[in-house]
Amino acid sequence: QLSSFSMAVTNPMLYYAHPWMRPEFNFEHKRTRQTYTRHQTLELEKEFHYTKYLTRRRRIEIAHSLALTERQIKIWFQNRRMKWKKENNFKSLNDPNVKL
Amino acid sequence: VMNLRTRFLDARRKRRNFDKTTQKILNEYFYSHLSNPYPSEQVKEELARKCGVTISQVNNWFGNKRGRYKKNMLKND
DNA sequence: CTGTGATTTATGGCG
DNA sequence: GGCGCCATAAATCAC
Repeated sequence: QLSSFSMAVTNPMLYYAHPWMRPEFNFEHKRTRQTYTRHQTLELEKEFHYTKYLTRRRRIEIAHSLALTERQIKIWFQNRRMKWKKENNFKSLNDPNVKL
Repeated sequence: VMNLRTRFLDARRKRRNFDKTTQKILNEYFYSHLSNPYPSEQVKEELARKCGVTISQVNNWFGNKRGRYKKNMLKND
């Protein structure tokens, strides 16, 4: 018997009142997220401290040394830049009324 | 696991639950816009102001709410 | 243990 | 035409 999840993927409109409630991926290959090791994160942070933007060549080197794909490295730096921006933007007076 | 590195920088450590008023305001918006619970940037600012929280916190709240609401639907239909 | 706010991986759209 | 930004999803973390 099919679970409600996979049924929903087969017939989204039948099981979901609104489009946003529909799962992004189907049941068999549901999205998973790899958590990076402490070493990987540490090395990436070290590199980020050195440069916010990676050259193609450097990206390949890091990918190999950390056993991650080029895509993962690229995305990690993008996410890290967003985080950096968030940290440093909110430092500079954007909040009208935020307690502590 | 790997919590030694971020032990002093992680805002998760000093997390506090939102008060009742904040919960009420956010939930009211969410459930009255169930067909599309994605507030515009302007509405987010408004909600943040009314709740006395940051824009990021509003974003976090809606992200968590949508995900958990969806997950709950899946669990019991 | 559960709940919840915050953070970490990962996707897709658009410029 | 891949690359960065952005909003967001989903998993995970920390309390």
